[in-house]
Amino acid sequence: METLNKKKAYLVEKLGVFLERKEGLAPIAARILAQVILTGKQGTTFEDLVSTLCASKSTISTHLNHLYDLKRLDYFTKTGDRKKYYTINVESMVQNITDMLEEWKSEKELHIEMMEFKAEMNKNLSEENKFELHFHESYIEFNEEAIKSIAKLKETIVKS
Amino acid sequence: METLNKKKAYLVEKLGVFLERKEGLAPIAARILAQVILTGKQGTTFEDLVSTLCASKSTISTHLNHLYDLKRLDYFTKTGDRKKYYTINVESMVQNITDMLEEWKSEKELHIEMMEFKAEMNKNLSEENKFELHFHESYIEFNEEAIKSIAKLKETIVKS
DNA sequence: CGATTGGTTCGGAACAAAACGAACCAATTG
DNA sequence: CAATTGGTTCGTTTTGTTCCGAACCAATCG
Repeated sequence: METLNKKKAYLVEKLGVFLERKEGLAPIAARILAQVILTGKQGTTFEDLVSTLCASKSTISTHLNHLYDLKRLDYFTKTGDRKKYYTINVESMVQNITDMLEEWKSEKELHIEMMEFKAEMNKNLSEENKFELHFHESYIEFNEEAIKSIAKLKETIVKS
Repeated sequence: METLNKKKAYLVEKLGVFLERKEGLAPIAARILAQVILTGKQGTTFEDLVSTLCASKSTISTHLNHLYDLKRLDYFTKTGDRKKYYTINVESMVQNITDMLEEWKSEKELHIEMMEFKAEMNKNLSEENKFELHFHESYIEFNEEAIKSIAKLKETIVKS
């Protein structure tokens, strides 16, 4: 029991750092999301967050509402209980994967544009100054594979 | 000619924004790197950067040295010319791909750890509160594919 | 030697972000 | 109605980032 709580705190921190980077969230916002993810269907309350994250009520309130506005969170209530029980919004997980897909696609487009530019430049460059285009080709190929994998992931998630 | 310069400026900006996000670089640092990438083997000088990026000498100096310290940049000189001609460090491109590989691997580890934690929690949770583990499974699978693709990319790059 | 070129260094200014505290409010409880 | 619970709002503080200007320096040039 106590061990599981330690493990949870450790994972909230680890996932928190990860989300901070990957989703560009503020430290406390990332930890709120992490805690909600690792609490699951039971839901997490405002109070829980204030006490386990050791942050002020105002900070929790602001970030919690912000995450809700971003549709990252959902909540339910219990009759005769004023608290809100926050959970992750399942829709947002699909949205997230869709966003990843878009990012990879635009990265691919960027590489294509750069390659075209370099090819154009190469026409006016002396042999020893010409741009190497192999890298872009390989990267674009990799990119296509990544896009395929994400598309597949998305389908799997949507189905279940 | 003029069209190509326009195109270059446009790409420096576009790649700059991308690098800012993806590599966590300061705006000017990202644009320095972008310009170096899009200039290629001829190399870019301190002066070039000051004038095309419209930034102060101090800013360019600081970021340029920082990027060099990070081994993102290399330079060469021409005899009888005090200027340094900066180019991208080819090693750093491989390093970059290696870093991506490591990131995906640690993301996979994080999912495994979370899944283990959730499975452990599930033992003490009532049926309606149990964690869903399918998502992690699918994600880990996706992750493995991504890791394979990057490993392949790395090999292709290293060989050439 | 004085001027120019190619930078470096340091001390802020300007701005942006993250979190906080205190005062407040609305709903419920005793 | 007074106190408690569950939260919101707003102004402020703290912290960090990014860039700049001015003064400086070392090497080369005329």
